[in-house]
Amino acid sequence: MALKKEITIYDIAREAGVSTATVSRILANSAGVKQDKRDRVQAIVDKYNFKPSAIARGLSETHSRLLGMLCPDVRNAYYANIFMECERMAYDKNYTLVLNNTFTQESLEIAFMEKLSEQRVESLIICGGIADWRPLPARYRDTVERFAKRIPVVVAGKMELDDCYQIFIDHAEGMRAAVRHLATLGHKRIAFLHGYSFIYQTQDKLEAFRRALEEQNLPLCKEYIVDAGEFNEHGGLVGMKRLLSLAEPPTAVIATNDLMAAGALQAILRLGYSVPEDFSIVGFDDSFITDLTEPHISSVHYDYAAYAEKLISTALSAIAGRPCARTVVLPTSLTVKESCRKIDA
Amino acid sequence: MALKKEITIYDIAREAGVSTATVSRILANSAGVKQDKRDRVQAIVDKYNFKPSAIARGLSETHSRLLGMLCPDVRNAYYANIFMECERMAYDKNYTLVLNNTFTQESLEIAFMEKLSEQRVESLIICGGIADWRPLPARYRDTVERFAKRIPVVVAGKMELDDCYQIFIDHAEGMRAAVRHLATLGHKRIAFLHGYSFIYQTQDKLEAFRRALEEQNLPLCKEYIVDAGEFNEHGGLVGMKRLLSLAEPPTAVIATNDLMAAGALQAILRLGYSVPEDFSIVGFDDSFITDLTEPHISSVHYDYAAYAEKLISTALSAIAGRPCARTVVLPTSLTVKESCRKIDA
DNA sequence: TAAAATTAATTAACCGGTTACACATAAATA
DNA sequence: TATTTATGTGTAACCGGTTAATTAATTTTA
Repeated sequence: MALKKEITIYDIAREAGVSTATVSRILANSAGVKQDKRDRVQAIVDKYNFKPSAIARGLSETHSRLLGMLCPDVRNAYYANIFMECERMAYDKNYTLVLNNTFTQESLEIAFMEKLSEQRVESLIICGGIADWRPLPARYRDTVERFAKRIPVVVAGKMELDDCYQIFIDHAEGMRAAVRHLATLGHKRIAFLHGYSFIYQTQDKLEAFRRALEEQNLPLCKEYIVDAGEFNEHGGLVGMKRLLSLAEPPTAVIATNDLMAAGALQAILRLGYSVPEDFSIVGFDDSFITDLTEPHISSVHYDYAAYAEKLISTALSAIAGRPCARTVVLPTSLTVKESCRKIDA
Repeated sequence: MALKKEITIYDIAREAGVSTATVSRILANSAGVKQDKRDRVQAIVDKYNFKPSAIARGLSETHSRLLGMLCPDVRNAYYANIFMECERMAYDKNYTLVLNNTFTQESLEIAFMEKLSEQRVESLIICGGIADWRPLPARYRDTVERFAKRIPVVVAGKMELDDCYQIFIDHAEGMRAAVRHLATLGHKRIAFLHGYSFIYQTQDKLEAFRRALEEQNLPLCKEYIVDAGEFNEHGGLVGMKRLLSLAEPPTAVIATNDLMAAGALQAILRLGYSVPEDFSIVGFDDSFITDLTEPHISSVHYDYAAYAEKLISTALSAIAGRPCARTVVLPTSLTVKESCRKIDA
């Protein structure tokens, strides 16, 4: 069964004794229609609760008012935040945002792009996934580039392709702030728990971590940089255990996201130590997760609403042919909570 | 600027020297086209990477292959889980799921329904929000009922309206299991931390809590039922503090969701007690949150994939005019983790 | 009051696909 | 070989809106 027979603009026009053009003008609220007809038609529209088909309108106006978004997994608070803000923003601009979860599978990412292309989305917003990988897989790169030639592609992340817009967070700045904060508290042995090293975020943070230690005149200890692989609390737990088993463990640890920070906290607590008394912890993302643990975790904070605003306004500007920045870098701030403490000299 | 001029089926047909009907048949892979033409056309399609417009197809076939979903906020892990599973399932069936975050604002919920109606979604899936309220606001009820007369409305929750399908979780069963588990461990003083009392889930859980205590021959202490208002960790923290200040505090607490359970855990730890040594905790939802705290929290578990499967298959069956159950109740199970402990008699 | 200018409403083409129907051509049967 | 049947392809109508061009109605001006 197809849709139940929907009422159309023809039905309204017939019942009102006017042409479809007139009904269309009334619905679009354009000038040049007499009030009496306006009222008559409106009454019929209300009576049937008629809503003009966006599909027919889309075909006629050759635009869909659809925006596509790709993200690995909305269950991840980071993507949920971005999506939610973007969805709200798109709605305000009378656009609909369609989200697809790709689970960072190249074939799925490409399949979704093709599908969104069929839906005639007017712009594509890519959040993470394969886009974060370095180097970028060739087939993926080609697909995105081909796509970007037809419609504006906005990457919520770093990705320098010719026709793309990139809007990303200044992780280096966040890392610098985290290290500075810990150094100011007197910490000299600071560790960094990171995830996949083949994504640019990890690479940027690592580089920034090294530089920040230099800036603070702190030595770089290779054992304090641990690749926890998994991006979740389990990775954090395992990584932290390794750090704690060192002859001279660090006194503070920076985790590449809040999930890992929570895992690190668990490792510390399980071994009978406490936070912040024995160890200080800083995470990244400042998601609600930081308030679920005891103690709450200090974290590098992003302004998701501002991020979404940039993403959507770039997409809409590009669609409208208005010039807009090819690259936007978003600042971070450090949200200080109970997981850090001054160290006695 | 509208979309860049897209290539159409006419362009393909012209270049291949065939009619659009033939191209359409080839794209749809329907029989009755000679292989040589097939190959010739396909080559041109591939050359331009032509994707037929879903908008034009939708208009012609009078269907959108769109499903609409309403939820309060995807940042909430519960909704993120349902959405993610549904999105994946819909994709498998060649449908696209459009999600709108309503923040449980009646006006927004209604506005989104109207908008989805314009998009000609073939079915609407409502997850929580105003749908959970008891009593149901009249205007909301009317809107949903009107909607349900046109397309299948599937409620992920309890909502008995004439033309709707309702698929909900058996919270009462979950509560019974939680109480039974705690009682078996020897707990006699069990508290229940709940949220908004104007939603059916709270009402169902409360009722089930009372009955379960009876079943276990445990006395019902009014002070052990606390309305924490807010559904988050702060509500849990405040509610638990109140319980801890009682002359005779409970030894176990059931929280209406994991967020509140995490808050309750914080309250306990802050006052210097420990879990599970001094108090046992059980949450609801069994989200990833339960693994972020130390200790991990036992929680009433739902099978989100099964939930999504029911939701989507009901929607698609109803769209297809196939008969399907008006009401489906989903079972729960209890995931036991470290937050509960046997009490010495 | 007639002509000109303005405003209101209609007609019909168009958007880009699908598909019922008509028509040719080829293969099977008489 | 003539006739029937099957197969392949094209024509054109349709889906439900928008809008340019056109015509009709009204108001203004001469």
